[in-house]
Amino acid sequence: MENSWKGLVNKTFFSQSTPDLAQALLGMVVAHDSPLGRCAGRIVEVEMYRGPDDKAAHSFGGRPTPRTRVMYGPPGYAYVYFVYGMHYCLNVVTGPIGSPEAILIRALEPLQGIEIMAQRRHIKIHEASANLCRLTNGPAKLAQALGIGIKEYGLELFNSPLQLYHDQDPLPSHVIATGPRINVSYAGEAALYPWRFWIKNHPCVSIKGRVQKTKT
DNA sequence: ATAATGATTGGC
DNA sequence: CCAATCATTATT
Repeated sequence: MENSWKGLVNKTFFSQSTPDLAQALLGMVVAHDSPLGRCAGRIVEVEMYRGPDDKAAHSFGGRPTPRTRVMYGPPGYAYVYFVYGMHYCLNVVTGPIGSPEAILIRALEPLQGIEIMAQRRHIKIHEASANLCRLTNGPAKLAQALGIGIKEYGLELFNSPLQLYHDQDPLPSHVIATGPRINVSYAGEAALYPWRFWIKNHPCVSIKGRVQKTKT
């Protein structure tokens, strides 16, 4: 039952800066235990949102709202939000108390609970086997596959049904790619910041994420 | 109370 | 390209 990968994160893991954490998360494992069973995947794509001054962030302006409340607390908790009337997305809260930053998990490589995830995603298992990445290659897809909804809002990632694990040595920077965030054109100049990170050439990077590959 | 809109996805 | 679909937010 308790597949532990290499090791559950400590609370202190989250004291790193948001840019450092965004890259540190790549290669780590997210797991969620539910009545249906345990599902898990390796993080292969993330985006960071940097607080009151980031026009693309939900915390832009720095005023807490019921939705963004958890981002103003300590790091290491789940910020889950609902968008487009039908999708949930999962973030890791970062930054010290009062600094509303977060990292959006955009894509996973499926590792455990494939059948459960296929069921939640309404994808036939044999069809999913042909391309497992379709289960979790997008922020709303992975939330659906892992069974993450508003009930998981505010869970602590080091001591709850939703967990973050180390599984391998930190990835060397040469296998990490960066580029602009997806779907934030409304953010003006902030839309151009290279605040999306992904594992180079990984097949499970989101569809939009692979459109334009490495730049700079 | 009302109106605008979105850190997406899937289908045409 | 565009519809789906409604909670959240800002505004009246």
